[in-house]
Amino acid sequence: MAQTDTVTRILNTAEVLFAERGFAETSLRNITSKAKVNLAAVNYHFGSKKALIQAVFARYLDPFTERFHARLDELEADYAGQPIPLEVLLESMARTVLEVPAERNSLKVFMRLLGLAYTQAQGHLRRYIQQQYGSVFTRFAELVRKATPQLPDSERFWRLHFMLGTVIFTLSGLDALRDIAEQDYGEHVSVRELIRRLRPVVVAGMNAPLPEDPQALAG
Amino acid sequence: MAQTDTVTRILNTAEVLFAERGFAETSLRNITSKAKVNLAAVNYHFGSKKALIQAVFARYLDPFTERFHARLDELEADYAGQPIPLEVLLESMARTVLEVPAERNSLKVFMRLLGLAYTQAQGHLRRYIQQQYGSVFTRFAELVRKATPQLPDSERFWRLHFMLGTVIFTLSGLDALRDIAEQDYGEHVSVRELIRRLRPVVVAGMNAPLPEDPQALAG
DNA sequence: CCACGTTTAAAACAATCGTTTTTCAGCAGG
DNA sequence: CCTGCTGAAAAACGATTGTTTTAAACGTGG
Repeated sequence: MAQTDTVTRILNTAEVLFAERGFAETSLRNITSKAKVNLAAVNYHFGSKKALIQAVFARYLDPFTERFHARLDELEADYAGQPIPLEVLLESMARTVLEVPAERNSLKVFMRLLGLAYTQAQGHLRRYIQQQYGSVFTRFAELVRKATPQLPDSERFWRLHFMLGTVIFTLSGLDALRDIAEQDYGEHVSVRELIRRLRPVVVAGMNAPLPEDPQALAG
Repeated sequence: MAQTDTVTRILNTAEVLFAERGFAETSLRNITSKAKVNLAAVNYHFGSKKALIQAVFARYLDPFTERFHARLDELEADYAGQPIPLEVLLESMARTVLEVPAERNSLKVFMRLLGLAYTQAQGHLRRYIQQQYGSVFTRFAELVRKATPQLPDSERFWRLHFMLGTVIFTLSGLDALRDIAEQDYGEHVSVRELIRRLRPVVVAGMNAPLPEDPQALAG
């Protein structure tokens, strides 16, 4: 079991360091020394740094997509062809996101990783995530489409990404925002409370009136 | 004038590369070779890579804060103590953001840099920006406070950051999103159109009903 | 008990990084 | 003339990066 121990020790350490400083700013020596494993262990077990990064993501995204698919199955069964209300869809997604890292109390890490996946260049990462986990998002988007038939397709597409941006940006920059909030209000917010605050904002954003000046509103 | 030429050539090249790949992933050799200046020129003119990064930001943020302060002055004069409507405030901010980089057609770069400033670790950057340009944001937040008296302070604080997140995340990840959008709809969106789409979403988000379960809604 | 595949340990590799130093060209003023 | 100064060019510096190589330890099956 010493081998598994090494692998998971690397993963546990790597995800924290990646989340704290980003990928390029975290060296393999940083990871291996803090994880108390040999430097070569990363290349031995994962093949390369890129592969390690993807493995870190897979450890979150694999269970996430599995559970999310399962939950969507349940919902589709419950509503039997009827459109699932938007609030229910969003709530389900939020709950799944909260569940996955709950065991290791690493929601912050998970969110930060998601944010990095979007913003940090690392072209290989976005490609990997999209082709590995794109299907569950496509399925979710289709359900959202049925839940918001009044929205033009393109408008819904963009609003979905707006809302994704709100959540990921907020939760991935959570530490920075928390610092500012504590400094301004002396108030310490929990992640769950933040999500409670996010929900009405997201729902209202999705249901906002269509933009004026429809001239530029193409296809 | 060869020296000024060198300095601005460095800045022009650096901002593009930074925006494309991030700070750590962009080497001085990348910048100087593409800018066709000597490697040592960066350290000579700016002192260090950190200072170059800050200079890149200053070239956008200095004119931005100046214009934004001026515009807020106008608004405060116009409304003579009356609260300025939220839509007007947001519109002013958007217009100022659009104005600044318009000359060099580099809005995308500007937005991407803002996104990096938030997400990329680079502790020195956030500190620099906060202490250099924090005042204009504080002023803006205070005007928003007067425009939305129905919101508890903490709720408004968070919603303001939610909305900031939406905009920065969307516009900074613009290229990636555009790729997806074109692939899904074959439709090419302009930045101005995106902002037109963002506006009702942001306004609706700010004016969303308060979250339920006020038990955890502290201070 | 020995041979074999697996994992770890230690060292070295080549490449790249930011920075510094050195050298030189161009030009101004005494 | 040459002295002093400014900025650019070229080269070198030390440090750190990801990766590879070589050896040693470990445990298992024949």
